Amino acid sequence: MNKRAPEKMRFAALATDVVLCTVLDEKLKVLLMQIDLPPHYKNTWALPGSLIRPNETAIDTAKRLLADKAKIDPKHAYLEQLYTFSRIDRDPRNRVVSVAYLGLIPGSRAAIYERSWPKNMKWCDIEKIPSLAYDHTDMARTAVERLKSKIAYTNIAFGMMPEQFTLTELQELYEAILNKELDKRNFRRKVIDIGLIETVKNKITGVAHRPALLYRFKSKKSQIIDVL
Amino acid sequence: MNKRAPEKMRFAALATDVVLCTVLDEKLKVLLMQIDLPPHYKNTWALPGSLIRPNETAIDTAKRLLADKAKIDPKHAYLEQLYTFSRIDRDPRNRVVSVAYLGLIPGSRAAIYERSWPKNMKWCDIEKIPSLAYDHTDMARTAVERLKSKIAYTNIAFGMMPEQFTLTELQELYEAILNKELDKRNFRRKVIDIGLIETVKNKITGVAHRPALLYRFKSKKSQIIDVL
DNA sequence: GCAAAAGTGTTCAGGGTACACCCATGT
DNA sequence: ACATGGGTGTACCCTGAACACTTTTGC
Repeated sequence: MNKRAPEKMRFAALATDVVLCTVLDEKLKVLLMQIDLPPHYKNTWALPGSLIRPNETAIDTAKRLLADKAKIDPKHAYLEQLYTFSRIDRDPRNRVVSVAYLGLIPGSRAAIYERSWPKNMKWCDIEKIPSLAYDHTDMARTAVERLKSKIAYTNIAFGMMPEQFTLTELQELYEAILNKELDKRNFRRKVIDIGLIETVKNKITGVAHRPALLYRFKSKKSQIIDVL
Repeated sequence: MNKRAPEKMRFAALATDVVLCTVLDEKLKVLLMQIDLPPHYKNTWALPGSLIRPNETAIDTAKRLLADKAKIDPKHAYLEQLYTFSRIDRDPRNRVVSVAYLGLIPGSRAAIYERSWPKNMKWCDIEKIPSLAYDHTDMARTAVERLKSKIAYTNIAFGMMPEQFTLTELQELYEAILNKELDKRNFRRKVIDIGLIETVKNKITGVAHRPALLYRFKSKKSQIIDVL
């Protein structure tokens, strides 16, 4: 068990890259970091990535990336496998096959984590993503497509909400991801009818208007549902 | 470009396995082949698989598998990446990470290809899949889930139909995959309304009943549509 | 003419969409 | 009292689901 494969079987390195998304300031954002690997990439923006280690599965690597590079506790994030990129020249240096992950984190936490980051790391508005290293532009595009698609028929958005939230906040999340406005009354009826959220006794306080009821998810297990 | 990664970066081999599905005799089936690799697997059924070669991407390997192992022209099959399996002990011998593909082929062709196969290769009813080598049981289950799920909202079923077909044949495909009966009138109205198929001038001949109109797909490009 | 599958419309219920006003709080 | 976002109900339309009989061919 777990012997290494014979040398002749191993010609490519294996990596994992994470497209970590959040909604901040009502915009869908992606975590980017700058890499400095001349001659190909000099201070170039890229997704956080790492080689998979011998004792890790791909998702283990994704979790380690969140923890080590962004100081994000993986318990705070949702991760799902996105796609495996195997183009032969995707890394100009060596043959590297990458198992990409889609990650989601609540905007409230994203803002806090950001404060502990160095300059070469940031949340980047998906409308303003610069040209990225490797095939990371493809990865980011694939992730955003997946997210937009899955938000309409699964509860995946739950990975981007804090423990407690108002219905308006939930609606703003959907609007940011889908990039269109939704009807308030229809949205509220729908999410309540689905039955995956419940009210908390508390109301929000300290706002200069009628305080909103707080809700939480009954379960965070991923499910297929018809959200919108 | 395309240099090999340094030795220390390479600890795992990379493979591709294909879950090739078809509908034959109104049953959803998967291509299995027997492998004989003592001591772990002695005449054990498995999915067709191979290591990825240095000059191949993952999908290149999937196409080569179809051609070499099953003598299937990859042009006759639809292939999409399914999931990457990276459990550390998934191969009891060596560390191997596998990029699994979902493949589809029309039943009419599946029946023909089958005749050229040796004894250790067969279409297996998905209800009767034996215990498979490696984590191939997981792969097969994942593929069938994906297929059942995507058939309801994409035109993926098109990959399993011959050039020309009757609406009844198309309906039988859906019924076999979803494992439930559909209403004839509603089904026909729906697929015609969607507008992805058109009639061919010919009718089917030589049947002891009213001959059915033949249809074909206007396009085989994969699309998101609301089929059922 | 009989067997066997092809082909065809209508009704009903439920869900999605569009839309406007009063409520509770902080200042 | 006023500004700000919170919270609520109804009417219409469209889609999905249920359902039975006539038509065309081969034998």
